[in-house]
This record gives sequence, structure tokens and C-alpha cells, in this order.
Amino acid sequence: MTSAAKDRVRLWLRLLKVVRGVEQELRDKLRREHNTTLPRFDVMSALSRHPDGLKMSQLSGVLRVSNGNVTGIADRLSEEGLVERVAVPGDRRATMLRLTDAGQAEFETQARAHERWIDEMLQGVSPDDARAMAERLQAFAAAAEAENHIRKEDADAQ
Amino acid sequence: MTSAAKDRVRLWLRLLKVVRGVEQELRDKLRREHNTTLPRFDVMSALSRHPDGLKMSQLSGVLRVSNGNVTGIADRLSEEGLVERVAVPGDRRATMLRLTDAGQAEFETQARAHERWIDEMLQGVSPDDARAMAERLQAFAAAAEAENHIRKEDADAQ
DNA sequence: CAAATTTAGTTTATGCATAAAAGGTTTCTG
DNA sequence: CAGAAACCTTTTATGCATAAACTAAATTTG
Repeated sequence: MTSAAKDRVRLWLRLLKVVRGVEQELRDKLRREHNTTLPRFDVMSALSRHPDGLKMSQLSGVLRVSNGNVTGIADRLSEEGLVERVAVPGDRRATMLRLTDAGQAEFETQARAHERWIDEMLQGVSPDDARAMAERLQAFAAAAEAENHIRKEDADAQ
Repeated sequence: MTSAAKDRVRLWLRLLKVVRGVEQELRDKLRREHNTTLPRFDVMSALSRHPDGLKMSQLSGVLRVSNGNVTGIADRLSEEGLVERVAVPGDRRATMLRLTDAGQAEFETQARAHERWIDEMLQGVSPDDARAMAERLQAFAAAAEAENHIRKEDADAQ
């Protein structure tokens, strides 16, 4: 392994460790404090950015997960009255998923906590460092997109 | 949200996107080219660093996953003859898990490919940038460990 | 327009992940 | 040393993730 390869592998292992650690902490907090999960939060977050709702296939496209996956999460959120399935006029195959009023209110609470947790957990990163690293990552992601065909944009972008 | 919080949240979203992208690519390659998965690779990697084997509880500790989780992965690897359960003399509750010769050979092949993939995917990061980011992440992880109680070391460290 | 194809969503089978309960063993302790 | 406590692993129940099969509806096309 060349020295450059070693540097890259080391970076990857650090990235993985930090991201997994923060993600695990977020999962724990969501479970303990809001009785929910990251996948459920992600679904509600996507729906919150599309107040008119999203078709199931659009939702799985935005979240980059499989169709069948979204079915199950939507089932459970729907049982709790946080989302609802709405028929699409003119296409009886499709259904829209959208937040109920209760779901919208619940999500806003969760989203505020989510931002706060991230800011707290990343206190050890100065704003300057945060901007610098975000820029490097952005450049890398753009290059990877072009070259390695790693999937594009959206997801949870602000 | 303060400007500093915005910078941190933006950094987090970028980190998540990049790490998920690379991880997904690794999962796909492991599946397509070696007919295995990241959790299986992680188990074999840990065992490879402990040639005398690890007790199930040590293994779940090192990998930071639950006990029951390791049971299932060990079952499947064992069915394929890649790992074996060995009785622990003097403690009939415990079992050691260790790589078979076939498992060790298979892991070495996979590990070489794994390193190569990472180096390829991270070509867009210069060795200097890689070292700089790794150092920042290391400092952050150390601070988080002390303050936020995010779990400690080992995992897949070189 | 009828048959073939494509599209939208769910269902099924499998694997990974957890928490909680259950099963034996070992160790502690009165 | 006998009962209690702690320990090690597996089992069970639930949720997320995929791929592949399936159902139903819309679209294409001969």
C-alpha cells in the first residue's frame, strides 16, 4: 500500500468512526426523547419539505431507499396518525403520502431538537473548521459524483 | 439557529452524505465481487487481528454491536466454514470464535480489495487534505469522547 | 382497441440491528 | 456449601434494508 493510500484509508476509518458515533447518539436521543427512529425522522423530514405530499416512489427516490422499505415505515407512521395516504386523482396505482397536522407539529419539535443535538455534539469543531471541512467534502462529493457515479444530491440537503 | 450552529449542521449533513455514499459503494462491491456483507467483513476483520480467537462478548464489544447480533453473523459464517466456534477450557458458558484457514485466506483477499476500493474512491482527496482532515477528526473524536461520552477507540483502527 | 409492456405499490424472503427474556455456568457470600 | 448474584450466550420480538416476486393500473403499439 502506498503512503497516499494509507492516508486515505486512515481518513476513511476516522470518518466512519465519527459519523457512526454521532449517528448512534442521534438514534438513541430520538428513541429516548421522542420515541421514534432515524428512518422515521427522515421520512417526516422529506414530507415536511413537500407540504403537498410525495408519491411513494418519489419518497423512496428522495431518500434513496427501496420501495418496499418506505411501505413499512409509512404503515407505522400512518397507524400513529402522523402521516396519511391520499389517492392521486387520475392514477389509481399511485398514492401520495403527506404529513397530518399532528405529524407536522410533531416533526417541528423533533427537528428543533435534532439541530440542537448536532450543534451540541459538534461543539468541538470551530465554525471555521466546520466551513473548511464542509467545503472539502463538497468538492470531494462533486468529483466523486462525476467520476465514480456516486449518487446525486437532494437527500437531506438544507 | 446561530450562524455557528448552521455551519455545524451543514458539516454534519455533508459528512453523512459522503460517508453513506462511500459505505453504500463498499457494500455493493463486497456483495457483487465477494458475495459478502460489511458486517461479515467487520467480524472477519476483527478475528483476523486476533488469531487466537475472541469470545463472543469480546467480539461484540470490539465491534460495538449487541450480543445477539454477533450470534447470527457467526452462525452464517460458520455454516460457510469461514469461522469456527471453539470451547473455552475452564468456562463452559463461553465460546471462542476464530477464523478457519479458509476464512483467513478469504479475508486477506477481501481486505486487499477493500483497501484498494477506498484508495480509488478517495482519489479526489489529496494526501495532504486526507492527513489534515484525519487530524481534525481525531481531535474532535478525542474531545467528544471526554465530553459527550461517545464510545472509545478500537473498532477498526489500524 | 386488444395484447404487450411499463409503471406504482405491496408482499415475501433474507440479513442486520436492538432490547429484553431465557438458558446454563460460574462466582460470590453468608 | 447452599442460595444469590453475576456472567455468557442464545432466543424472541420488532424495525429497518434490500432484491425479487406479485398485483393492479396505465400506457404503448401492432
